[in-house]
Amino acid sequence: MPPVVPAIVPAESAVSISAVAAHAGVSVATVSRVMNEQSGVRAPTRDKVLASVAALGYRMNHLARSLRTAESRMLLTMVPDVGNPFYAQIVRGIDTVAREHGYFVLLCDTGADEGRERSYFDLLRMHRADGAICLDPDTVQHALSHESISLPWVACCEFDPGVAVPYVGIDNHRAASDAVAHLLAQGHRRIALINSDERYLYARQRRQGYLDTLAAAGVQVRPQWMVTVQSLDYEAGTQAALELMAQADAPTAIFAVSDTLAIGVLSALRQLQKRVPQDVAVIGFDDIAIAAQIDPGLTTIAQPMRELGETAARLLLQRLADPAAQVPGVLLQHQLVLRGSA
Amino acid sequence: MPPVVPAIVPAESAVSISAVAAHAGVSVATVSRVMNEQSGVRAPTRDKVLASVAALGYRMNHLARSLRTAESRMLLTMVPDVGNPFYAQIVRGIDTVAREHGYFVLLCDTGADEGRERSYFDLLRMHRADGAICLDPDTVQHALSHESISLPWVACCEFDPGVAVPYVGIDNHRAASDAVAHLLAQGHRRIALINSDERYLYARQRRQGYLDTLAAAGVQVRPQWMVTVQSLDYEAGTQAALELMAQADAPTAIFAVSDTLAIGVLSALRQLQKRVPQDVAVIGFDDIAIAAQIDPGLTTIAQPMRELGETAARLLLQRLADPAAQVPGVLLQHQLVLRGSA
DNA sequence: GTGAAAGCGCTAACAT
DNA sequence: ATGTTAGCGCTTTCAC
Repeated sequence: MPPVVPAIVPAESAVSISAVAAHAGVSVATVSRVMNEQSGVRAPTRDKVLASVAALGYRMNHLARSLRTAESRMLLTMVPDVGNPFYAQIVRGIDTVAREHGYFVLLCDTGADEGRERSYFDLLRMHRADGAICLDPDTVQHALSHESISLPWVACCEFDPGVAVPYVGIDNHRAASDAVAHLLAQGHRRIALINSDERYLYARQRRQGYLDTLAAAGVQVRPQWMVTVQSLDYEAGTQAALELMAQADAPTAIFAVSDTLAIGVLSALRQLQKRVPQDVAVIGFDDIAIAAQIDPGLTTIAQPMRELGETAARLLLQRLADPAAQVPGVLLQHQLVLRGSA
Repeated sequence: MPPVVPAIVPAESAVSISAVAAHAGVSVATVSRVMNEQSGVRAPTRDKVLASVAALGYRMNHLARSLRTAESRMLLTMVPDVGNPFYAQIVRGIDTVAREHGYFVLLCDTGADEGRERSYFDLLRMHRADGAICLDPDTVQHALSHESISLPWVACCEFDPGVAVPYVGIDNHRAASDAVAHLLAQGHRRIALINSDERYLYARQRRQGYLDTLAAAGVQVRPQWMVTVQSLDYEAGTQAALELMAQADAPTAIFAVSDTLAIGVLSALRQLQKRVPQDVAVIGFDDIAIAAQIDPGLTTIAQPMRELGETAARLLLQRLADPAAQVPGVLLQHQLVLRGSA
């Protein structure tokens, strides 16, 4: 296959609104009215304009419009990791609603980095985006909220209830509790937790749910059974499980706060020749698509990912439409889904 | 947790360049020069300006700058499915390079739909993005190329060699050939192909590689061993494998053109109580992260996903920097990675 | 119902 | 070295 040698044609000099006006023999104001489907233009005039638009292949320059109207019809979405299937699904939910309302989504992978997040937030201040949805750790949200409380943004999954920003998420404490309760019901007493970076609210809440549920059952928790990882990669889960199982007093059940982590755990257990769930049970969190595919199937807490994204987008749109409206925080339902692993 | 009632503060009336100029006692031109780090401003003057910028909390309105300079510093990325781990990795590669060069990435999920793709392409015409990277089926690229050949875009993974657009991809024919050759070397003669939508160039090329390699080995190919699926979901792979194995003369090896499909196949085989690779071998394509986690590990053809994305971004940037430059098509290396499944 | 004209915030000649 | 000014393409009063 020969390398392509692109024939670069100078870009068709963009035709502007005034060119259309001249061609149609009307004023730019009239063209503008037609383009914006405003009333007060007689049908014959409109037709003339439309004909010229077609003839010239006119495309409006939205940059100019944005400058004038001070709206860009872009929605910023900041996620810690686009590669994570969990976030990917949420993004799709956001995208669906945004498109329905004539908005484009500007997706930014922040790596949960505050500096990057701050630079993206500038897009809002610079009017390059009308609003933002933030999925980053609530700690970084908190750091930012001070200076950006007046900017139109909403929080998704992560949020600081003490900050006056609309949010959507789930009840992580209860979800974790459900997971642990299930393990308890199966007779497990030595239950480990693989938690992620506690800059995340969800991590802190799930840990608390784990702790409280164990305490309520009168089960002693061992600090060495709680391990924290810095990434949600499969490998991080594998590593954590290896550490856990290397202990003299190894757990018989592992609750990982993410399916990706849990899958890594399964991999470690296999490596260790442990049977799941007989030797050790494992339960994940999120219910990403792969959870149902592996063997054994992953028991997990399902989050309504698409709906989380859709709701976030709707909340933001609502806030944009009426800045004075009181848009509430909303908690969606989670669900324990039983498969083979626990 | 009580619902949040956001206190909506009116957005800080954006301070403009003229406000800064007034505050610093200089002209807007000078402020502009300082903001753009142009030479020809004395240090004391610069400092005065910078002080005012800080005092007023000035942020440049890039919309206005874009209107003036006719560049938005946004790169459009059109992918068929952001949720697919394969594309997600490529997007990260694009994002990395874009950010390095001061560009933001506008990510668009087209669902491989021509209409949606066309509407996104309009972003280019409207100067809301400076350039685009398209990962959609070459058939939809082809449909669009007629009218958009002069727009600054590049193709990634999918491309039409007959169209004068820079591209990056891999040699799909050879990659598929490598996969089939490996199966042949293992002694398999009844090798099935699960292929995806043939609107995709890669699908057609991989099928051809499969066909040619089998033919060269003197192995008869059976039409009923070639199945085409319309999605890359795990379920699609499962379904296809079930059909394949239901045949009287079932294959002993399955080559799926995507890891997600292959994982679905594994799931079907398990359901059918077939051992992998003893009863039937399976080989995938892409080498997404999960491929190494499952049991048995998935043998697959690795694509350099990050690098594919990075290269695409660089190609585009290159084209943007010098529209007259001849930017070549480039083919990256694939690699057969052996794990347990074949 | 339609047009003229004033900007939106910025950059880039062109002056000084 | 710094200032003046004319737009970029559009929307939007305000006239007519």
